[in-house]
Amino acid sequence: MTVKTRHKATIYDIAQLAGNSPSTVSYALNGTWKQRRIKPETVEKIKKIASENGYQVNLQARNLRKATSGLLGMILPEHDTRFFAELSQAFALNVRQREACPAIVLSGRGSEGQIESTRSLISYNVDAIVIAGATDPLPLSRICREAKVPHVFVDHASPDAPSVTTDSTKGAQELTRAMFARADKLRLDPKSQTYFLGGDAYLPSTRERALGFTKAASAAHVPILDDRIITCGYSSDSAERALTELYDARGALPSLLFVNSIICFEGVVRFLAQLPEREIERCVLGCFDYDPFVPLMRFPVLMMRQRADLLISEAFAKLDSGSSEVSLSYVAPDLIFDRA
Amino acid sequence: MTVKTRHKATIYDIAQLAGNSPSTVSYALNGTWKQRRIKPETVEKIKKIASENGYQVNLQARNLRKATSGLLGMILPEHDTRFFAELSQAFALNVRQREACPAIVLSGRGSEGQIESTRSLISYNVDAIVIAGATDPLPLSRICREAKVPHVFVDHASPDAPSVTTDSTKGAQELTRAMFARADKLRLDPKSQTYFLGGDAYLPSTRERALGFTKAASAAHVPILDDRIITCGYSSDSAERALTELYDARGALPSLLFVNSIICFEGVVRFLAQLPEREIERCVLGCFDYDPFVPLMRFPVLMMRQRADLLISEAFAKLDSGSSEVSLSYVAPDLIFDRA
DNA sequence: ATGAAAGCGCTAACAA
DNA sequence: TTGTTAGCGCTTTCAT
Repeated sequence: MTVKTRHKATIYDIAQLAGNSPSTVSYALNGTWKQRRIKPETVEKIKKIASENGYQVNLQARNLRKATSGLLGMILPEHDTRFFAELSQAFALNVRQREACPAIVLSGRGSEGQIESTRSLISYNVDAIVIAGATDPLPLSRICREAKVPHVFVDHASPDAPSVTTDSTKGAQELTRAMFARADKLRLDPKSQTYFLGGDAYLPSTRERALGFTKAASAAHVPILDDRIITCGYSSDSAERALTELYDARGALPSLLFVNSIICFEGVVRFLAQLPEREIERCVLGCFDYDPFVPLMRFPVLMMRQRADLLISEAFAKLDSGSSEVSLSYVAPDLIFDRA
Repeated sequence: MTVKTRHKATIYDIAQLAGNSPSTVSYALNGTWKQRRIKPETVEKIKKIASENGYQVNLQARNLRKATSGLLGMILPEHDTRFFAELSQAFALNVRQREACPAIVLSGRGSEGQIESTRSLISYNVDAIVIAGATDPLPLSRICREAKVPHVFVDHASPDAPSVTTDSTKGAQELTRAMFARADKLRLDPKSQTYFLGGDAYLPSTRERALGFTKAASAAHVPILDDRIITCGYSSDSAERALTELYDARGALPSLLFVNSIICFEGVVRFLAQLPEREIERCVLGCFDYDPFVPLMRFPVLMMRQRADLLISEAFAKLDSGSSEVSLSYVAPDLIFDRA
């Protein structure tokens, strides 16, 4: 009874084979047959024929008709850090729980690419978009708003759309406090030897972290001068270079070093690898980011791990609320430090 | 001239506004107007009106009509390792170069989820599917074949479909050889103290790596008994446990330890962290996987880095060739070792 | 309990 | 140089 066609089977093919009308096949196959009072035997017959012919519903057609897509879109700069990978992992998990299909676009760090990707997702009629790490949020939210597509920003917030972000200021404050406590314990004097390394000065997340860092330092009676905050970008090379310069200028490591991202931390570790251990021991290291191998290195590092899972579930909660009003939620990161 | 509607603008709306027919608008907006000899002024006018009204083409409709989707699908178990993240990164890059839209589905490690995800992608009419790390390839390739969807397996090959995979056997051989060379240099005796740790015995990739390991060991006149190959799974906890047991039983580390994955290596490092350095120095460590922080730890580790970029570009080359015949390509991994 | 038919937004053959 | 129209595969109202 199996029919051979060059194209994929449609409900018309199945209808032909079953001796029923296309609408009956449609009802039988999409589960709405109960309210149409289709005879169970008919349904059984149709289902059998459908599966024998490898029928798969064409969601493009269904969703065009129903004016949805069943797609949930995510815009992400890259996958080059654990954090972004965790974000997309959490996103995919939530989407699957909703029986939708994730469309994750890695759009690069450029604003242009992110705009293009957003447009592209909208053209696919995605039901909603989660935008993570937006370089320039405003044009993105404008485009989504014009297209009436529900959207939420994660990690980098937008001033004119629902957003969820890590509480960077408080997190940085907590991390810095913990670093000072450790400096105390090691009897190091952090006065005027306390540095912040990495990130871009014009990015909100960097500014917030620097703010939290400065606050906590002030509270510990360590004023932070401008030259203590070295925003050398997000590459490991530039971080390594910046730390090298700092070391050469001072003739020693700072007693307290707050590193702004895991990528920068790679550069820091590369530099430290050349130094004798007793020098590294005289420096309290903190990183506002996480990688499972860092706690296993030869020197202790205090880390702040962002909660990708909570960020995403909060983002979905916002989408579910149906409100597109501006709002900003904070998620606290976790302090990770397992050495005495 | 902007019109207010509750729904998204369509070519009919634009046609109305422009005083042209929908087909003219269609041609003007999708770039095929040159061969239709539409007047450039008309095109300009239409484009202007379209952008004023925030028109975005509905790709669902376009692709339904054209019987494509412009979507390229990828099935991936998880994002929990650099390798998988790099795979999806490379995939997304290639897809964007082709001006298509990536639909990346993280389907979990279970075969069921992978089958479901494949079905789902097919229902979206994806133009092709790249399947990475398939737990059970056969049902997946059957489903794709029945639906006539071009597909390619990456990392875990399928015996009945085009596949690209890391040359695990040769890679493991090379890694093992390098480890023996290092043992030689350190004047360690690897005889009967050479172990393989991690992975699942029933997975082809683990088997191939174990094979390469065994071959290289034999070549160095070190026969590998069955109990030297400890396939404890892919979790860091089980690897830590297995190594603990081994250590307790022997009273020392093996002189040569080949670790099968980065996740297992986390467990290994957790165990090593408790040991004095001079013990670790008496053990040559190798890992068939890569993480940027590992080369920066206190002890040297030889690593094999899989080439996600090459795997993916080779996969696309297969898709481009248009052939759906069974074929298996190998990509050599890179040996990473930067210490003396 | 089921069939006929309109229409989702677009493309492309056919007309003019 | 442009307009008209059929149809991609599906859902759903209306009819029977």
